[in-house]
Amino acid sequence: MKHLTTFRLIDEVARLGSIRRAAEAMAITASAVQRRLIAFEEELGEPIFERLPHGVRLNAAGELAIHHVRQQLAETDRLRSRLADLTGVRRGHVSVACSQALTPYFLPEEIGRYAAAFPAVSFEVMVQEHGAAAQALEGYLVDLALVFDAAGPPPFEILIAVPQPIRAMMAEGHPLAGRGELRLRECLEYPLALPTRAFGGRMLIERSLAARGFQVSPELESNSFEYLKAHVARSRTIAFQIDVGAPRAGGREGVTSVPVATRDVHAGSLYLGQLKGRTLSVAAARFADQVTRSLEARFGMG
Amino acid sequence: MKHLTTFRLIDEVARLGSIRRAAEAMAITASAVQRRLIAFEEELGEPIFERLPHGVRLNAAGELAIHHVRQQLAETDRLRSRLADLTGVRRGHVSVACSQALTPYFLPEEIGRYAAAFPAVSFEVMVQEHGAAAQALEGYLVDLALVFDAAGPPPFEILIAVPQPIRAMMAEGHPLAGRGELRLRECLEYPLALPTRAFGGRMLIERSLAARGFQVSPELESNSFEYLKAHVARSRTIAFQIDVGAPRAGGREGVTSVPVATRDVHAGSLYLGQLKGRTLSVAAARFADQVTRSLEARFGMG
DNA sequence: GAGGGCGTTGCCGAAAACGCGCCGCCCGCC
DNA sequence: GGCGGGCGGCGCGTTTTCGGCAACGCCCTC
Repeated sequence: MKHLTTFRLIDEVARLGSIRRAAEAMAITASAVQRRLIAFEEELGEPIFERLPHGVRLNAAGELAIHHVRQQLAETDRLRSRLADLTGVRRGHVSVACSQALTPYFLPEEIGRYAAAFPAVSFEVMVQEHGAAAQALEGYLVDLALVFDAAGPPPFEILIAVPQPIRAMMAEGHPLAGRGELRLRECLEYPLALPTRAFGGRMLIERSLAARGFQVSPELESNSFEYLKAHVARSRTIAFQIDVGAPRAGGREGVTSVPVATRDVHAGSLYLGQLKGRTLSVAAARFADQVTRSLEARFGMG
Repeated sequence: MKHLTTFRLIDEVARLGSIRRAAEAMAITASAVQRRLIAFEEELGEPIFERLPHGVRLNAAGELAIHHVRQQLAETDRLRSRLADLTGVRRGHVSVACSQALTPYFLPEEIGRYAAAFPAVSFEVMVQEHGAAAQALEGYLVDLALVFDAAGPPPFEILIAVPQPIRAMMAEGHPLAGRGELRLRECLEYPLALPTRAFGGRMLIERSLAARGFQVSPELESNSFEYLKAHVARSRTIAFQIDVGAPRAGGREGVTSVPVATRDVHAGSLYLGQLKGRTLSVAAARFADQVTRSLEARFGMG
């Protein structure tokens, strides 16, 4: 799309905060970028970047302009997607921001199924906490966000929200493995491995424990669920994870999980959403449909 | 906006159905248009026009593309408008499709007030019946539609709908002039001047008369309310008009009006609307706000 | 069968875009 | 406190793109 090169440049400049770095990223010289920028600003009648000693930054007009620019770029992708849909082959690109819990099982499963049906669609998965995910939606960096949030509904347009019960993770040979349900107090008889406080799941556990007068002193803290899982596999430790991200018996990791009684830990919710008011490309919209159906089938009634 | 010339060309070609005519309209040669068109089609990967012996016509892909093109053009206007709003001077352009009844009093009054407050805003008023007005919205030809429709809500996003009682128009010296309210049967004692059947008001009158067993035999039919008014001023004829378009005593036209009993003629509605899902420019949105408030104040409680 | 309107194409001059090199500026590091 | 590096801005020569002109082939109409 030739006529959008200026827009791509502006997007890149705004993102990197530097004309020269944007020029490098787009494989042209800085002077070319500079000139296109000035030409565009003159067309608009006022500058959209303020020049600083160490780069450039959007001004008030620029904030309006960058939104316009990204919207037009996204709209163009959407047109291409719809045209491809018209010719039969579903083509396109879907980018998703998601919480860490989605990465081991749910999202690869969903994307795998979709990609099998539509091989020409490419995917992009960015793991982010829910605040950053919302920002990524705003900046047209991603089409969809699929995040867990214990506090409440996130600030974007929610396509579906499903409850997420908590499961306790333990090694396959653990004394608690194989139980139908666990009380929270039973878990406390073993050392705990918890995510850092930045995660929604940690808050759920802490609040539930505090409500019963227990104090949390985890043996291990980590910002990686992958690492928590590996630790659990090699020790007597108990960790917690929401349903969609918890391993099941028979996996290769040597870790299994048991649901925690819902009366002990209140369930948070998993949210699938998009930028408010945005019309997604065909590929992204259909993928969102598929995910919605899956979540509905698995967590819909409870 | 340099980078949108191709889009403006495509819009023009789609509208005129001819490359050469579009070229003439944009004051360049046909070959230039032709080349830009082909370049764009190659970027998309497939043609958007089918070539006919007597011109061109959009194909299926073109229908998608033209919507995209017009949307981007409209979005650009919107950005400009918002930028102008940022700098203090409200600038911009507002185009309105409206029914004939709005032209003598209501719309000039509203536009006059708005233009006095924001002199940098230009206006465009296109008189069209409600079907054509809806099409004009679809084609991004107008920002707003303000139409009377007796049959039901028109197929666009309605910003406000207010009822429109019917008034009988007569010369200033007419025996019925100055009455507080008229029964429909009283009007039938004088010759009638009615709009043609294409108008919503005509349907209201005919249905009401037919319900009472009367037959309509107008002395005069016209598709111009301006002409009906002029005729009424020079004869004993009675004409009908919705409230917002009816003259009042003391005007220069020598015509006044009296409300017809609402139990005799059912009121139609006046609809202000825009294209569904479209975000208007600041200028258009504020003008719509003003019109909404005016209609609310005048017809809101009835 | 001739004429006119249509989309299309080759050619050439004009205009725009680009790369290169350089300037002046400011911050931070040595 | 000097100095190097990164930044935005700018003038010049080259390259690429774009537009106008004219001509072609097609199809419909008179």
